[in-house]
Amino acid sequence: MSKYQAPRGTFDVLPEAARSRAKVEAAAEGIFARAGYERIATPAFEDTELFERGVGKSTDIVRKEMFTFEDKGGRSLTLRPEGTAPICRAYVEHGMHKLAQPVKLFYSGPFFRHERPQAGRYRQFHQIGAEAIGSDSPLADAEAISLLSNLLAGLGVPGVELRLGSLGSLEARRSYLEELKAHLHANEPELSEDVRERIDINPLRAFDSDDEGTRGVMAAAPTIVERLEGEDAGHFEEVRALLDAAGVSYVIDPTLVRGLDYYTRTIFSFVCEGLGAQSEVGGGGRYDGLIEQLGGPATPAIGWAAGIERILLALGDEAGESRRDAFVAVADESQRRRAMALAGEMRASGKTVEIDLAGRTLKGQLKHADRIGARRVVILETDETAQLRDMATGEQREVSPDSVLTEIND
RNA sequence: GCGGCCAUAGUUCAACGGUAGAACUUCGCGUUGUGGUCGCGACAAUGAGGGUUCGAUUCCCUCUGGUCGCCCCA
Repeated sequence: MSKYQAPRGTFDVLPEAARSRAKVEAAAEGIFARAGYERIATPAFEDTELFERGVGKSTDIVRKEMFTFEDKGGRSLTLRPEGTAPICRAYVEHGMHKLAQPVKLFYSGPFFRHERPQAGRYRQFHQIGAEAIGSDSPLADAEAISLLSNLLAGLGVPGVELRLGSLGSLEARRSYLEELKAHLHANEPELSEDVRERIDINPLRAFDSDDEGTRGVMAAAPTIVERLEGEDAGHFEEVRALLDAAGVSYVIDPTLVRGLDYYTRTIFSFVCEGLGAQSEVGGGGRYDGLIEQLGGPATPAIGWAAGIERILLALGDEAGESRRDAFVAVADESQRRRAMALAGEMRASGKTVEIDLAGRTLKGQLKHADRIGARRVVILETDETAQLRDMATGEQREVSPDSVLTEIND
């Protein structure tokens, strides 16, 4: 055990894992590009207050999971625990409401939450996310959800289920929660202890309880979806119809819980079986009040984030082979300089090429070439002769050093 | 933040309280210029700190980290 280790809840991404990660990111970038989403990057840390106001002071994230520190000027800063509030900050700060609406943005990068690590949960984790800011149309909801659905399907993430719900407007949500709390308080004696303790903190959680008494109480409890009315109900209806039309399957989950305060109306969660306790691979929702909350004009928006580590976990270990088109070996030390020059030319023509950097014997060079997965090896013998060896078949023939470049391109 | 389980070479695993072993990997050798297979050799470990004991990888405590669950979320 070495003296220094990656800090608790963090990890190194070694080359093999980096290849799998790159695939996920490339798939996402393709999907975003084709849907007209553009990349945005925001700082790794922000004013602490941004998250307190944006995510909500009563949320677990703000109450106990933020990496907060003071800089030398006495400012309170926090490593970003999520991506939506910073992007809304940027939207307001740069007057992006003057651009053609909605502004469609995506991001990919590290986020930080001080939690107890476990499978699929880290203190520094990575999310890919999308935000469509400036449209209140159900079409924006359906498009955003479709993108994530397509991403997970395209990557082949198995056993994914989309859960869909709606919280209504902020007012509707508030009055519903009061009604639910009243119902729970009225039936307190039948509730399990942990549910009872959380009535005022997170009453929606009671719907997930497997306690028999609690289940009885919840069977008679009102659901928010039932309480939707007017435009909220119409919006939800339309989102559902659009998803149906797009062939995106989902289940309505009236008990869907989101731990961030800014969500309104549509919320959704993609869960994946067999991921253990952290089964959500991606999720999000509409946040029609956040921009205004942060000092901008009243602006509706919707977005989501997906956890890269959870996606990779769900995909399992698919060891991507690392390959090289060729390896340039030397049979004689006098050929080293020519090997270097030849490798340079081959790289310039688009090939993946390596040379020996360790002063190995020819035998050692062949062995190394095999290990790194080189398809072919060029062996420079003299200024006039060279061999071209196919590593898979073992076939080898003499070629002129000047023709190697064309030979290798066949 | 709370509870359970765990910690030995780079990796995966052994070792009754009594000499820490193996496999894979890496490097080298099997003659003079040719990889994979095979044979031989070398490097390499008890997470940290205390305690009990003649003696601790083994038992106890603290810390660090991992893992599973709770909570929460991506």
